[in-house]
Amino acid sequence: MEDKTCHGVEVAIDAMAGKWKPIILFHLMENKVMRFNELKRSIPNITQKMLTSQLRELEYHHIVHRKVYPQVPPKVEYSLTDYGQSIIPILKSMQKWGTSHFEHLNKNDKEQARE
Amino acid sequence: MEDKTCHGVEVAIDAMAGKWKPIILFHLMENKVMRFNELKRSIPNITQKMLTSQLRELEYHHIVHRKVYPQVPPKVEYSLTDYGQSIIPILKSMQKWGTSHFEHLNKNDKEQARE
DNA sequence: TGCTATAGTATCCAAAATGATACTATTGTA
DNA sequence: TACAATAGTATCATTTTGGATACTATAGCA
Repeated sequence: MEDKTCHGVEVAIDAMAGKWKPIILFHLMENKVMRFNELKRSIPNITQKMLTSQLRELEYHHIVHRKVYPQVPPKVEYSLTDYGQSIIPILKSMQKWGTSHFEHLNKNDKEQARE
Repeated sequence: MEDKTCHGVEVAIDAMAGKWKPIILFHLMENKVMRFNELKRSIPNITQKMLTSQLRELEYHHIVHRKVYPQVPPKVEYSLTDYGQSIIPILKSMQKWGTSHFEHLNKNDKEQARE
């Protein structure tokens, strides 16, 4: 009872680990619905391959929905599923902490420089 | 204004990404103070090298405090710093979401099997 | 004397994640 | 006719992570 298991944390890591997934999810959270290239343009350094593969994995986890319009040139829209919205608290806490951590690191660097 | 930047998320990923860091942090959150080998025993598959290196990185980010007792055999205690406590909301939201996501995946697997 | 325990390092290797680049099909437009 | 735009794949190369293993020092104990 004393040491709660970290199993949940491991599952979460498994579903959203990687350099890109939280970023992709953040954009979908902010913009609701985005086309493939729109996502690509909002994430400057991502390659097509990475964007595709990360979206596929998120789809597999039912976090992201993929809607294909049968037209040419292709149109594919991505969005968080209803279920996927449940991941928003993680994204928000990461965003909040990360922003303040950035300031923390900066402050510390400046203090070091002064010595 | 419309598209909030994901910079915070990137910083957070940078500080706590990896297979082990969130797990280590979770244990420190639960147990407050842990010796090196105590941590190692609570994380079954981690190697000494990974535990050491991940702790060092967390120390670098001022999230984890390392207290060395000058004695032999060595005694080193790890704990979250006051500052490091600020990361707890991320850990808790990951733990919560991960736990329910695990059930979600299970439920879905069973439904697939029934078809 | 030889063994255990602790908290590490050092070195080498394997595997996983990511990146670069070229390629696809089809429609509309200049 | 040639080119742009879309949402991809396929292939290969590189980088990053992580793992296995052997090694260290020293006190206390049998």
